[in-house]
Amino acid sequence: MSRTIKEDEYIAKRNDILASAQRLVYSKGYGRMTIQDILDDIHISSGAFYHYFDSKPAVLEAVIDRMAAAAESPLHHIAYDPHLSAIEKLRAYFGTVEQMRVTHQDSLIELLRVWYTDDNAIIRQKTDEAAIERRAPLLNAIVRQGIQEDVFGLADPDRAGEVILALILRMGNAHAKLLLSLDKEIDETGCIEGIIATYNAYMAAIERVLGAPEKTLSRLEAEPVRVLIAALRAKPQA
Amino acid sequence: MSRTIKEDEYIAKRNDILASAQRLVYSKGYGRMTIQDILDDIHISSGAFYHYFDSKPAVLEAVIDRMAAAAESPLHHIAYDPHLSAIEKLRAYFGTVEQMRVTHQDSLIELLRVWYTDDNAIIRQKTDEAAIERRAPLLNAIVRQGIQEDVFGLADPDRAGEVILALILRMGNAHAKLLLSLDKEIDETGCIEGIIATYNAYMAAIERVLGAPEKTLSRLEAEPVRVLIAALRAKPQA
DNA sequence: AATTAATAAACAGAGACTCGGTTTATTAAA
DNA sequence: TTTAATAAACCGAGTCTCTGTTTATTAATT
Repeated sequence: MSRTIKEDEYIAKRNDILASAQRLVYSKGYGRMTIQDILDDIHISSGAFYHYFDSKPAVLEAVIDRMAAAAESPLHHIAYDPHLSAIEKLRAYFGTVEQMRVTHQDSLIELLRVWYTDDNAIIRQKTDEAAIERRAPLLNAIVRQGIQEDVFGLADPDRAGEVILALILRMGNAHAKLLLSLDKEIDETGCIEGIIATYNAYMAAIERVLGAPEKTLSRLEAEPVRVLIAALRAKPQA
Repeated sequence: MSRTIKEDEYIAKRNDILASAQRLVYSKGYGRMTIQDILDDIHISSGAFYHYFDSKPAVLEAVIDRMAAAAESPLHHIAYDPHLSAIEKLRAYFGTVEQMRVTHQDSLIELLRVWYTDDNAIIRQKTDEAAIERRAPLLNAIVRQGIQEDVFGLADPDRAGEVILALILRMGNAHAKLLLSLDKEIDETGCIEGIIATYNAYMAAIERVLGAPEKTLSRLEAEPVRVLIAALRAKPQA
């Protein structure tokens, strides 16, 4: 019949576009990224681009999906690991989320600067929404297990995931803002204390929401944070 | 100096622009609102516009301020009313926030439809951020009072406002999404139950975060919500 | 009259998207 | 085995919409 190009090639090329778009989102943010940037990056024509995607927002959706999917499986594994207790799962869950952040070790500050740009707001919003939609069920499962194990106690486990994620996501925002404040103010001590206090307050809040014993979740100590911050401060100047 | 036009006139005109922008944000969202829309609305030239504002984002900032300021004073009054107990203040606070929503009674659904548009994301983000920044201190004050009155108990009252607002704002989002789901699905019962369960879950979460006795905050009953929804559903078709 | 705020209107530039046309691969008839 | 038919994939110049600038004009105050 026709060219059909094995379907694989289609998907591969589409993926190239997506990968490029994602790189650009990280390097300059969604708003400042132009279609032309993508075209230049992977050397295709605008016609080719619009063959694969209807519009810029359509790429956005696909990029969000891509990001969400990437984060999905490790968390999924934890939630449904039959060998872990609910508390272990919860700790592992938070640990993994933290891990993801540190993965972008070197360029973290640079990344945050771009990510929290005004014209990147849609992406922030959408990734948050995707996180809630996709991760809340996993957390709900953990919470239900915790109730059965008698370590959590709360009336409506079906809303727990959403509530917890609301807290986690906001904490992420708060931390990002604090880290970015390092750019201007030189109050490093204040910043570190802010990060620690924020983290501990949110963890305490989550414990209470779950009806879990105090200190079920780990708290942050001053020293490791100081070290981390020092490492971060070293990079941006380079 | 010269045609300083009494300074008042300057402020008045600037205000006209702002008011127009705000109307447009409510009617079509920030992204779809063009400068030309404003010009047409209040019959000025683009030169005039750029005499008062440097850019479209500059109007955005000003509009956000305007909105935040409007919400400020009633909440401020509650927080510093010397005749109210902490619990009374908290209830009054939440009541007022609810009130504000219902103020847009008639056009609520229409408003939500616009408000939760993709290209209105920046405004949602900024209003949320402004809410946290401006209202957290008020809530912190209430929380401190509650600790002194021995009805609340928590380690870090300075973060309580932020945490509570994280929950409130996310609840608002959840409710908005449920209300908008009325457009497509006909599952009115499910929607109503969702709204109630969500509200009650978030209220319970806030109580626990505060270390307040259970049921300190009001719960939602099915009947009043049913009535409200019915009223809302009547309008959009009109 | 001189100065300067305020306005108007034409203009420039960026960027998303369109559209007619071309290439390339695949199939199938001759 | 060639050749014709078909449709996907691709190209890129051009359009359109909007933001923001510039230049010119008006009018008020001193």
